[in-house]
Amino acid sequence: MSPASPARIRRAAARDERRQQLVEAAKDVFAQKGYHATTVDDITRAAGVAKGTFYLYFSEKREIYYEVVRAFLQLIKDVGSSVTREVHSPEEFLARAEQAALEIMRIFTANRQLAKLAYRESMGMDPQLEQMLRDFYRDLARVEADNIRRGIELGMFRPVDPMVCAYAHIGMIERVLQQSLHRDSGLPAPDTIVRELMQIAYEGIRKR
Amino acid sequence: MSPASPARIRRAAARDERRQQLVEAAKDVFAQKGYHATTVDDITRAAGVAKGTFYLYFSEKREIYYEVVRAFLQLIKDVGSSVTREVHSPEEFLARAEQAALEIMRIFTANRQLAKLAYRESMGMDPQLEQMLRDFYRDLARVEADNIRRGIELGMFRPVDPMVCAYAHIGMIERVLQQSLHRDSGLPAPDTIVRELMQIAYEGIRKR
Amino acid sequence: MSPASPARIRRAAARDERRQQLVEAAKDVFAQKGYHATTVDDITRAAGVAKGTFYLYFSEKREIYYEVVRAFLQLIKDVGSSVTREVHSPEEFLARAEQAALEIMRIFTANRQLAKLAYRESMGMDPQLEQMLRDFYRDLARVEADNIRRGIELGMFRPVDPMVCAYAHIGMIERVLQQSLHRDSGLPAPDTIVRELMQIAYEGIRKR
Amino acid sequence: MSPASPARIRRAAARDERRQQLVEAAKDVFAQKGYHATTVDDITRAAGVAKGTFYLYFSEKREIYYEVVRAFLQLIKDVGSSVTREVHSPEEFLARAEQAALEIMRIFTANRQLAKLAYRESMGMDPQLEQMLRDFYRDLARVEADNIRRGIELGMFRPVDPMVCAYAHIGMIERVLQQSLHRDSGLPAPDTIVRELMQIAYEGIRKR
DNA sequence: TATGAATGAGAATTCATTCAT
DNA sequence: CATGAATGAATTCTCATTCAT
Repeated sequence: MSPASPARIRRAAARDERRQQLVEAAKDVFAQKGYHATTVDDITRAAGVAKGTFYLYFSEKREIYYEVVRAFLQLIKDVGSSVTREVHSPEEFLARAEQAALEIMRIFTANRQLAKLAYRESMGMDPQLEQMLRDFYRDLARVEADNIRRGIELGMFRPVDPMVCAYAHIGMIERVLQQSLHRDSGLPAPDTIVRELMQIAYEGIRKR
Repeated sequence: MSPASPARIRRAAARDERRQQLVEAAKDVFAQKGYHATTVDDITRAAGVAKGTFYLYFSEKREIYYEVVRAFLQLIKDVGSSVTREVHSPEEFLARAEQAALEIMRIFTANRQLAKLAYRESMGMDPQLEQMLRDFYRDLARVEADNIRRGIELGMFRPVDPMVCAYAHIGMIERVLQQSLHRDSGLPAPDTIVRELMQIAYEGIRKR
Repeated sequence: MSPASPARIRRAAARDERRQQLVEAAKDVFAQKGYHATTVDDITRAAGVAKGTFYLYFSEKREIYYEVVRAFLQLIKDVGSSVTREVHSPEEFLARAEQAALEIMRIFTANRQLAKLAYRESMGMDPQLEQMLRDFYRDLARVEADNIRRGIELGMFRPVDPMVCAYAHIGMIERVLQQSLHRDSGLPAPDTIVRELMQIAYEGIRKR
Repeated sequence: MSPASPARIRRAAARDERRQQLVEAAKDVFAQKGYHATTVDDITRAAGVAKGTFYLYFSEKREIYYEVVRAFLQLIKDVGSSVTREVHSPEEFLARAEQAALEIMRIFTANRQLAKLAYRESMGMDPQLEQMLRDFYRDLARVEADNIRRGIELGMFRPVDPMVCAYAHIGMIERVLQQSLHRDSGLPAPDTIVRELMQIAYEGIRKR
């Protein structure tokens, strides 16, 4: 009955271990096939346990998916926080930021599949849609890159890499828009946002 | 036999109309429930036709989904292109860009649900995951917003809206990373990218 | 109103022609794909008419199938009859019989696919079952061919082609059995049949 | 883990039993309705299990059909083999052969429906086509029986049962032709076959 | 706890047949 | 008569979840 007997503790530890084993397996399978194309059977087979065991640790398929996604997102959040600590000068600030950015890059690169999954569920089994979206972004980026090249020619911007810069511009608009679509986004009015974004985007590459 | 008899033309027109009717219905249903949670039956019921009719116009469920997504993406691409035409001075450039950004904003706002769908398929029927991602972005943005506030205090940055700016920074990194994950992304090496992004991001808000 | 006006006759002729056009098309398609795998659409497409037209000439899919099969069976029956006409001597008899057999062979060879269809519905789309049955017959024939070789060695039989003979034996048993399975087959009792068949089979190849 | 634990053995046994239960049920239903008219639901209902259970034991409908047909064909093949063992004299040979023929007859009689199924898939649910084919064979047999009667009158043949003999003749031609239609049948040229068959057929009933 | 067989609600897709034009 | 769009019943197969052992 004692809620903290040694046996109980040992059992709880074993439980966590088994649970973690399932999460690891799920991570691999979800990353490879996407949420819908992954079956509970896939997960348990990958974990080397019987199908019924799954339901001893998770009440439904979604639950383990959340866990996988949450873990990945946490990884990134942890990095993000690090940049803010103990910063007292502009030099420190930029050093921290660069370090954080590199770290995030590393995490993404080490978790390619998972990153795609968390960021865009993307029906893993469907390369055609993947291609369609990729093409869309590429086309969009080319158009913006042309704009940027024109701006460089006009002497407005410094000589940045036009494609990197184009993707960056697309991404910033995309994310802000996504956010502003939610009810209580807490963001300013659309035209304020647009003006702010324009400045950030084009000041960011302005020639000085 | 005549390939352009009046009857044939009328038929072809009716065909296009019926097809469009299905696409419209699908747009609504997909936007509301997401791809996987939407059944062909949902679509035909929404369109007011029998289930079999669907397969007279599309060979599978995916096909109409592509059509819906593609149409939305095209909307945005069309706007993107407009910014580049007939630009001869910095003033024109910025005017065009602002106009395009406002237009995109308008499209997103008018197609909230659809935008979410095209941009993140993410099981529309699953508010919990939606919430999780939203929270993630908000937390991330808060951290970055704090960084930015610190930068403003340090006199590095001008007084921008920290949250808008934070979301913008997140989005630009996110998109560039996504792109660089693909095999032949055509983008520079990671550390080059990071340096470029840092400059764009923080120059964009630098105090002058 | 006249039931035999010229116009009516012309129309009836046109009707028959169109009907025949459909039967010819169906023959090809059924022969190639089998009954179940063939759709009414396949048939009308092959005939170059619209789908609805089919139902102006046949009330259901089965009807045209019967017509195709019946036509093929009639071909063979016609040959069969010819052998009996005006035979007055053993020489004439055998000559007729040989002629008939050759003719049937020709028909089968010229209608390979159709022959398979009429004789064994054989789900055209399923090569695996085809193979299974073919193997079955071949194995069975090999066993019987061995028996026959043994009989030849024992000096009981003349030197026939063992495999041809084996297939012949299998076929005769098969058909008689099939027939005797029906309610009112009109055939003698099983043991009488067996004795009769044995004599026919083995007398047929007996050495004299 | 142990691949031969008692539990595992018990499970494997239960598995085989359940599988067999499905095969038996399928045998009945296929025999009665034919392959196409039988649904997986029919089979599971007959076996008293849920629909999904079927797919734990067979990957598709065809698979269980093959199993049923194969089992029946094996029955017959086993009989066929028995005739060849330990035969040293003509008397033994004929005794064996007669015994085998009677045994096959017994199997067919005991499995009427199944026999029809294996031998002619022929849409069991379609009595009209069955009738058509039966009539065809009967008509054909009558013609050949007339020929044979004529031959008996001419003093060429001994007084056999003309209908049994006619069916036997039809069957032998039918099977040899069927076989010779396949690409690599291994059978002699058509005219050689015809001559051989004629001899077998008519020598088989020749008066001596 | 662990197992894996069983369940059955669905979902996509096909196609014979009908019917308005 | 001819057309071909529309219909919807029917069927196969999947898989999350349950449960007896």
